[in-house]
Order: sequence, then structure tokens, then C-alpha cells
Amino acid sequence: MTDHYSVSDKHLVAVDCVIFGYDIYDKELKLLLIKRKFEPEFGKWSLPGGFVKKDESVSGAACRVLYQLTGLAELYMEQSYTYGDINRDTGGRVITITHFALINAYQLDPVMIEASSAHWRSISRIPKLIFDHEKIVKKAHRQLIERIKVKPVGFELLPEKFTLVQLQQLYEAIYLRTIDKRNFRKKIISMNLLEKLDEKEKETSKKGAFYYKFIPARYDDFRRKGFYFNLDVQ
Amino acid sequence: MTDHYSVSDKHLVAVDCVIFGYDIYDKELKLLLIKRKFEPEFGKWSLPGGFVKKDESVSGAACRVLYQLTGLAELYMEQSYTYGDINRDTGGRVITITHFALINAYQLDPVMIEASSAHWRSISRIPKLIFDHEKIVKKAHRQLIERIKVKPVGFELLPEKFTLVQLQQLYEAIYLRTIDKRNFRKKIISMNLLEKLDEKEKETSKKGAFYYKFIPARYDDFRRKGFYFNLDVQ
DNA sequence: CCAAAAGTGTTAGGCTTACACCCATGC
DNA sequence: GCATGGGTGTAAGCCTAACACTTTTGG
Repeated sequence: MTDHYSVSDKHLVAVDCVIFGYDIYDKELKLLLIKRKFEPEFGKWSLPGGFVKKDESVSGAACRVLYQLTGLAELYMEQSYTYGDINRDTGGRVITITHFALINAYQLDPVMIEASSAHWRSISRIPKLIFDHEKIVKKAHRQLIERIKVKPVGFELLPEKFTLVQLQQLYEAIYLRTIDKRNFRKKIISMNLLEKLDEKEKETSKKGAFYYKFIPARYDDFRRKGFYFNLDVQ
Repeated sequence: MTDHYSVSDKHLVAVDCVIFGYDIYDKELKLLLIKRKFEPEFGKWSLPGGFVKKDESVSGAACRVLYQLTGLAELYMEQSYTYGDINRDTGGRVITITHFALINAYQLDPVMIEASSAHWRSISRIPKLIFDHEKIVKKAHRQLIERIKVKPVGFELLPEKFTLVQLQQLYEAIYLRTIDKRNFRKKIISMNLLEKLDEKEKETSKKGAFYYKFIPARYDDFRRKGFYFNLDVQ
């Protein structure tokens, strides 16, 4: 009998990463983009990516790409979608499994970023990207919006200590709309997942705003009891 | 400079299809499974699948697999998830992009099914499947549940004319729980997407139940006006 | 006339939304 | 003392969930 495995076509398989970051100072959701370092499309803006190797899993490849770019392991990462059109990459037939990652921009080593010629670009001012990368970004952003509504992943984008104002601004930056302050606070506080610290953030106001921190263990506990996170608020 | 494309590893890439069907008579959600026709795992239960060829897109490959198995084109199909662990397939390193499809089991040619040694199996009595196919099925089923809550795709699984009782039973079969009859009817009727026919289904009751049909054009119209489908009901 | 399935409304409570003023402090 | 941003409560309305009886008709 024929060996279906050995007679079948093989393909280049890549991973591309939509890396989201957030800047509490200019209050914008950002993407980590690179200038492509090889042909075709040398020097053009692109998502960070790489080919999947023989001896690594697809998610392993995504982690490697992230690690090589940022020096960070253990980031929040999720598979987004797989793009497999024949001519999506002008350099050859490449199937790409895209992922999105959330990183706290403050953990990031600026030297590393510089070395990779990577740059943060605001989600609302994305430059022209190669291939189908703009479509990939749009889809990942829609998925991020759905995700932060129902899973406490927004904290991955913030420093460990943050104010409620900062948390709300993060959600506004992702949703790309404003949120009612009182409704937002009521909802997040009522979930009982935050610890209010005694310390205040005093850079942005005279009165100062209390810092909070997210308690992952409490979320895990509540989840086991059937609780659902929800920050879908007007 | 090195050509990153030509020096990179290539992989076998497959598609696997989780094909959902529904039987209005035994009121169960079913999966179309096949007995594998080559080694390894010859003769074992498996999802229908196939390798992606050089000259076809990933979604094209999924359509081909579906068409070869069922003779049907233009089915509802959606990409589910990509599985890329190194040893997930014992026959070799294969990355698979899974899809789920919804088919109206009555359109299906039984001869075709027979020829492919395919069989419908109830979702609640899935046999042991090869590789990671059980995990694939679970994820696809969860995605189907989320999808039919917010998109009118359930009608793909029913004949063109159906009763409200049948529609509710379909939702119950997918959700794997009961739904309150009055709440369900109120909600689906209030969406104004169904046309009530004059004709009655009289096989299952003496009184008979009115047939309805789904009006896709009305859904498209409402969607454009910002309406959201929702059948997440208790 | 009776068994079997179809069909129908109402109410209570919870959740979402909308909305405006006081507080604390540095300058 | 005033400008700036932080922080707080309530009421209306909508949506969801719970719940039981009547209708129709073939046999």
C-alpha cells in the first residue's frame, strides 16, 4: 500500500505574533512591529514571525519568536487563526499560524527591542504591513476585545500595581470607546478580584489614586466555583 | 544572503473536519466519523481528513475533504484550531488545521457515506478516536455551542421547514441541557427571523405543529442595522 | 373521551445603563 | 482658593428566569 505520509506535499509553516502592549502614559494599545530583515519585502513593516522547525511544536515556535524578540518567556499567548491561502506570502507558499501575546511593556528591555529593530506602534496608527498582516492584526484585535471581556487578561498589560483609572483607560484603549466610570468601577470592584493597596499613585493628580493589584489565586478559586469574569460594560 | 525560505524545514500539513449533523428523529447531535483506511491506526475511528496539497489553500483542502466524503459543496464551515505538537500523529510529524462543518443529514447520499465507510455517531457516545481527535472534537463542540448562541447557524442542521419544537430540540442537543419552552419561543419569535408557514407537521402529534422557515435575507438586513442574534436562553 | 404533544403570558428580581456632584491636594 | 483629577450612589427600565394550564385532534 502507498504510504500516505511520504507521498504527500510538504509546506513551509510559520508563526506570526501579534504582540500587544499598553502604555499607561499615552493610554494607547500598541503593537510590536519589526522591519523585515530579508527578502522579499526587505525593510518593510511586518509582524514578528519565523518558520516552524522540525523539532519544535507550533506553540513552541511562537514562544521562541517571542523570546528572541523580547527576552521574555512566560508571556500570555493564545493561538489566533491560521492563514493558508496559496499566494498570501510573495516569497513562497507559507502557511502561518498566528498568535497574539500580551506583554507588559515595562518588563521589556529597550536594548533588545532596538537590536531587533522592533518598534511599538499605536493600534490606531498601524503602518502599511506586508502580505496579509493587516488582516491578521484586525482579527487578533477583535479576539483580544472578546477575550478581555470575559477573562482577566488585561492585567498582563499593566504593571503589578495599577489604579482603577489606569485599568479603565486600558479597557477603553482596547475597546476603542469610552466607558462610564461609575459602572466600570462598580463592576470590577464587585468581582472581588482586586486588592486595594494603601499606597497612592501621585504623579497624575494632586489627590492621588489608590493602587490596586490583581489576585490571580482568587480568580482561580472563584472559577472553580462557577464564577464568570465579565467586564463588558458601557 | 541566505534565502530563509529555501533553508527552512517543511512539514506535512493536514486538515481534519469535525462534521456535525443532527437527526430530528432521535434528537441527537451527531458526528460523521470514518474508519481509517491506511496505516498507522488502520481501521480505527478517526475524523475525516487529508493532507493539504501544494496547489490548494488550507480551506480549499477542507472543502475537498468534505466534498469527497459527502458529495456536498457549499456547506457551512469554519476553522476551529490548529494542532502542532511534534508527536501528535504517530505516523509522522503532521500539523493539522481543524475545521467544523454543519450539515443537514437529509441532504446526504447514504451511498456516498457507505462508500467512505463513514458513520454517524452521537456526540454523547463517541468511540475512542485516534491521536488527539477526541480533544479536537471537544474543542469544536465548545465552539459550536458558542457559535449557535450568537449566529443563526443552527438552521444549517435542519431541513428547510422545521417546527419550533424541532428547533428547540436541536438547541438542547447541542447545549446538552434542557431549555424552557416558553422562553425559547419568545426569544426566537421576537427576533423576527422566521416565517410561519400554513403547513403543519403531523407525524409526531395529533394536533400538529406549524412549520417555520428561516429567512437569511432578513438576518443579513438586520445585521446591517446593528442587530445581534442571540439564543442564549434558559 | 382521553392521551399526547403544541401552544401560550405574567411576574419578580437582577442587571445594565444613565447620570452629577463632592473630595483631596498641590500650587 | 482654585484647578485638577479621584471617587462615589441611585433610580428607571429592560431582560431573564421561573412557572402551569389550555388547545387540538386522532384513535
